[in-house]
Amino acid sequence: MTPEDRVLHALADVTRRDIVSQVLRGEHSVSSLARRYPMSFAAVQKHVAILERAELVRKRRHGREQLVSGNIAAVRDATALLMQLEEVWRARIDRMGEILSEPNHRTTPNPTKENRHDREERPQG
Amino acid sequence: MTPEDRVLHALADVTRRDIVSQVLRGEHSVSSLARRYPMSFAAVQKHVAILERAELVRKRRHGREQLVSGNIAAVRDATALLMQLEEVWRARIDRMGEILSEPNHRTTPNPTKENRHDREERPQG
DNA sequence: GTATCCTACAACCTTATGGTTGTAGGACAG
DNA sequence: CTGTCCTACAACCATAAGGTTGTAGGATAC
Repeated sequence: MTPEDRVLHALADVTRRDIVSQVLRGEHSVSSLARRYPMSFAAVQKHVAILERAELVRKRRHGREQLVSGNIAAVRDATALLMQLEEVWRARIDRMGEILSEPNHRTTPNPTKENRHDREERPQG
Repeated sequence: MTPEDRVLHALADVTRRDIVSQVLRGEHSVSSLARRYPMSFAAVQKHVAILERAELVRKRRHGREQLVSGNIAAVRDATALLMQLEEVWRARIDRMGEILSEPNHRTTPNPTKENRHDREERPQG
């Protein structure tokens, strides 16, 4: 599991996204977080641990309680990952635009026996 | 599992993100995708199925093969979810700015016995 | 028709998730 | 010291993830 996998997996749970949302607003102790959700303290503790492994949150001791805060940088990293995918798509659309603006572009690519199977873009070729 | 959970979970795997990246560039058959990865055809098929459930990709019959294409809208939805978290954080920073620009702001909030435990923002209060 | 390719799906295994309860220790109040 | 609160962690359970192999069917090539 790559660090990117960890971040996206951590965010792929509605409770954990809510926890992140809360601690991005300000620090919360683990027990005050636990009170918000209809599950046991231990369950919330596990969710926080998963968020911590993904570096989406950090914990800080304060007396007998552990204060959880959000790490906006990790959220941004995750967003950047997804925007990278959008960029891939945009680049393809741009390429399509270039082809259409070529003076000798053909909408029907004159199929022959050789390229009849070239409809799908060949991987690692 | 909410639809949002499904999308982020689907993207929380490096192989699946790569598949999405490939099919956003253009259609690929399942077997041509399978050839790209060091795993069985069935494994890749499962990954595609998970992406399909999350509506990140679509399949289209073409003769004996199944062509997979990417759904950029679903990617954007996922990005929007994460940007929502960034917005939560930004709003908090803005609030901090407002407080600092108040004419009678105090950096030391005059602690008393009553608010000594109000350090953490109270949930559902 | 036969062989081949692409796909679908079932069965199986191992490991991780997401929840539970219970136990135990550190920090604070009285 | 005692009781209470917050936390950590172990044990357990059900189910899902992520991989494998094997079987079977539809579409195409010959």
